[in-house]
Amino acid sequence: MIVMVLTCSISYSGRTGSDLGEGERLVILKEDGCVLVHRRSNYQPVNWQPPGCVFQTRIENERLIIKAVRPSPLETLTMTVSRVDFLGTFRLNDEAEFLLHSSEEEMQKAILVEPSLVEPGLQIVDFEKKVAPGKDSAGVSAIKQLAEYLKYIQAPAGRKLRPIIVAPSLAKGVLPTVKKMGFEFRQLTLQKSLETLQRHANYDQSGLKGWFEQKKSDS
Amino acid sequence: MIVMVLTCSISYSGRTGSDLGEGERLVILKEDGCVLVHRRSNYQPVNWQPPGCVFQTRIENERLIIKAVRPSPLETLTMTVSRVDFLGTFRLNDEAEFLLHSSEEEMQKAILVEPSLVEPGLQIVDFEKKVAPGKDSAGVSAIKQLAEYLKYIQAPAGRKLRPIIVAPSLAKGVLPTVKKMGFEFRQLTLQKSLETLQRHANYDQSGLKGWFEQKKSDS
DNA sequence: ATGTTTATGTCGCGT
DNA sequence: ACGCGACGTAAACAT
Repeated sequence: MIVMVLTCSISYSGRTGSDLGEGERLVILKEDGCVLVHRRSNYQPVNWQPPGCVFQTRIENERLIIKAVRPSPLETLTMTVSRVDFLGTFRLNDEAEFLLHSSEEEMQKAILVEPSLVEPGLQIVDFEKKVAPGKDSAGVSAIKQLAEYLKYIQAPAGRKLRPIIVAPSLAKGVLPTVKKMGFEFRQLTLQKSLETLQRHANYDQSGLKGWFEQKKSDS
Repeated sequence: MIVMVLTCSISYSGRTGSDLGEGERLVILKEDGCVLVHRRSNYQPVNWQPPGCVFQTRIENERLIIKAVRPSPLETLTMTVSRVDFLGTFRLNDEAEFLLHSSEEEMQKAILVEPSLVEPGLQIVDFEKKVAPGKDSAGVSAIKQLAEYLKYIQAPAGRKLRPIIVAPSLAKGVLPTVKKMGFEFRQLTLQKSLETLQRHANYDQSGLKGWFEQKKSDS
């Protein structure tokens, strides 16, 4: 990774185009061929190039020209450098895995601590920890999955199961299938889930099982 | 702006949450209170925080802890630093203006080369190069602007002006105002404009004026 | 390669 | 503060 603080002007041409007059900026070139140009403020880069670029450099009129060309769609980012204030190259050693806490997990936790989110009066008597790789909007796969679960669940004598799909949204055109299968749908957004977990501030991952066990024995 | 290369582990908690084990990363803190954490690859930061954060640092168990707290929505980014490989602070002098070749300009070009985009049969007899700072969806300002233009335009004897606002969209709730002023609205998206310019591949910026002059003399 | 949907989207505007 | 749409959106996934 090459990190530079440059006094430069920048022009971009591709899907659209842009121009930026001379000034000092932080420029980052990465090994996967992406470019980031950051100004003193703003979260977003003022100019950039996605991965897959080819870098070229040359001297022209006593100025360093750095070009990052993206083959498809054809786009060119050109930096005309008049001064290099800092230049560092770093070989970052970083093998760690990035783990994003899935919205699904948050939703499940929220339902566990506040079952009424799904339906007033709902009580949890059992639950499966493992669920399929979750997507935001429930699609056909979610329906299949729920149908699969039902094979292993018996309704108490004289009572009926009411399978409910809970998700932030249903994929387009899936609602008819849901109804055809005799399932119901309840919306539960990630935001709502997080609010709920926030309220139950005493909740924590390791404490969940104990909480649930107690609730189970209570009933 | 503070630029660091750190060996650190990172955890994020807020709208959702994430964890990242120890490794070397490029960390950027900006004066507007935003954070960027970049790994060796990928255009996007692995962790970040939008502008408006408050930074805190402290030592804990012989490790440097850097926290960036965003007040609303409440979010916390925590970096546990075990080694600082590089640290630089830069006061970037950068007053230049960023100019994105406006969609407006593209749209104007497209209309010039293919007036039927606005309405079949439309012919260009004159045009103003300078237009107000363009936004994507036309709002009240666009209406005011058009009204302002009309002050300087005379309808030919016995004929009426039909002022038309052409934009990708109308801001919500503005359509009634447009009608009240007696204006019309035609949608023209940037995509459509670009397609049109693509078709007229022989078009170029310097050639436009000549083309237009010729067309004007033709009529 | 192309289209569709998501995102800790971010950002700017209008209410 | 909230809602809404655009973005050089980027990125992941399905077709």
